Amino acid sequence: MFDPACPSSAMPIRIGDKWSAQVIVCLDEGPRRFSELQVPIRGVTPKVLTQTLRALERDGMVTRTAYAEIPPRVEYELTELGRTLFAPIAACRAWAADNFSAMLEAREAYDNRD
Amino acid sequence: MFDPACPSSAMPIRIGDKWSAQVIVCLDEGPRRFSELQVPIRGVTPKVLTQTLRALERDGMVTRTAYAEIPPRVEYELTELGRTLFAPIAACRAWAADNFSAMLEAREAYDNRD
DNA sequence: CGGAATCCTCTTCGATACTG
DNA sequence: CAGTATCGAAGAGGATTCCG
Repeated sequence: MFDPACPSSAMPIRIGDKWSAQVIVCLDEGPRRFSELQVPIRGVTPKVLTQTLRALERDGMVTRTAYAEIPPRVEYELTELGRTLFAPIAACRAWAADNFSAMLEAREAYDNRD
Repeated sequence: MFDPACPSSAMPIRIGDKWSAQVIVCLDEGPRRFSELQVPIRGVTPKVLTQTLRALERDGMVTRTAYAEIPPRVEYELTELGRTLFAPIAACRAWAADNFSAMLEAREAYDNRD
């Protein structure tokens, strides 16, 4: 789902920490379990995914629902507030589509100057 | 111009590094000198302001023009590419106006839960 | 005036292993 | 399955001092 090779680290705009935006996009299609998030968000360790989810929960962006079953099951879901982040995310994606390559070219020109 | 007491560090959306957005907003009204940027952007040290400006210059967001005078004078100006950042910045400001306080309330409720 | 140099702290992120 | 515990690396950001 997310290409680890994409130069997203160069993006000048960030939503929350490194993984928050990916979590939010993943949760847009409905509630997801912990392990269902780990798959598309490649490269995230359980510890960091937990950190990210806790921070999002603290800010009221997601809800966490634990089911007392064996095996345990936990679902994360976007809240109304979490969905409000989609407008700025969309604006940032539009910016990236229009200007990201120009920025990378400017950067390369700068680095290759003498 | 920018209140250091404002909880901007809690903002889930960031443009570039900690100070880039403020620099861009300051430069919107026209070219500014190094020391003219240091005043409104309270709390930034020369080193970090230099870092920020270099990074923005590298990415083609600002131009740096040094005048060989005594005393020296350096002016920074937004490029066309730098101005494109205004759309996402505006979207983020709109988000903050609408939802920032709700996020802070959710956070406080989370922290005060038993 | 507009930085550069140095040193330092704090946070973020990750690897690995283990558990209720 | 859904985490937690521990350790460690790395980078951002800051304080202070010095320079052309």
